Amino acid sequence: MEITQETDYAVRCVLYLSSIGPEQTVRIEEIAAEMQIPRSFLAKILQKLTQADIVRSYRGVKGGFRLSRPPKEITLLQVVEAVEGPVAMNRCTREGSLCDFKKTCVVHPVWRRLRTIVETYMKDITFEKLKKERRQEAMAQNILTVRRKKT
Amino acid sequence: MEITQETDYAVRCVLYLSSIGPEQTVRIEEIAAEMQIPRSFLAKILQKLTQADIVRSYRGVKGGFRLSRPPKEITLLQVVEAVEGPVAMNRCTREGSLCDFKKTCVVHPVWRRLRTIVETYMKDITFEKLKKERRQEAMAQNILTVRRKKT
DNA sequence: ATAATACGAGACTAATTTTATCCTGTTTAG
DNA sequence: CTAAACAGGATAAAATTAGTCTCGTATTAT
Repeated sequence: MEITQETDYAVRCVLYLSSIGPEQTVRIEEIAAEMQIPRSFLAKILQKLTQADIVRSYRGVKGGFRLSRPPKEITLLQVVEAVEGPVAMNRCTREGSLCDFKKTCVVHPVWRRLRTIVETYMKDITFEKLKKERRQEAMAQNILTVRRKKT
Repeated sequence: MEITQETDYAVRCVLYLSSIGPEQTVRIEEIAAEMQIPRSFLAKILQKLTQADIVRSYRGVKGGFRLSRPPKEITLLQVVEAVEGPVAMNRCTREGSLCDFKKTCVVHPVWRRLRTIVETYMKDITFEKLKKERRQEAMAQNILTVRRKKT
């Protein structure tokens, strides 16, 4: 019942790209440094995000990554699914075929419903929202810093 | 974002015990056979359930297991937590200390909220509810069987 | 053109977690 | 006292997660 480290990295990565102007590109190197993600692992994650059309990649000298659409149109669910695949709580509810209890299992519907709940929640969290909160956090930090300097 | 096989076994195990009279005890052997769970693995799971005071164990000749309270008072959350530990979506939100982004991370609250949502849902699912549905399923199956016999 | 830069893809490795199994010890009914 | 049944710890196999490396391909500045 846990998201993986990889997913956490992916979310932070997209969050970082959300704070970048839509015209700029950012190199893996920079994202890795800023978000403290192992460089080569991040490269893999960005491949998945590219394939899911969440980010777009540009090769060559001035290359790098940027979001393929505005943060408003990118949800947490999309990012999670891009790296983890479909959010099924339970193997049975995904593979279906392999469960011997098939029709009579009363637990399946419970897991399926939980899945829907989780999906609904994550679908509602856009990176626009996260970005805004992030800016507010930064400002709050700033105020604190200024105050500290005054004293 | 998945429950483990172990959790699934645990849930099915408690579900089976819910269908047993509160005076009876059931041997590991029987549960394993009925619910198709590897015997020795189930033994381990039952240890955890015992330690979480969800089931009670009885040693010796007429020994076995039974629920330590009525199914109405056992929730899905309790069983899940008994085998998996606290339901934290994200390592940071559990270990806290190790995350470098601490205060400024806007994703943490999202995972925490999701956790609360999942917990709330699972807290509402009691084994009394599951048991009832199970009986209904069984009856439905029965009707179908009878019909089939008639033809 | 070509050299330097930056991502793409796949193979590979290491670490961790999950999924078990087994053995020895303890409890208990008869 | 003995056979039945769980308790607990050590161990092992399998699967998943996390991360690395190398070589290839595209792009741009010169």
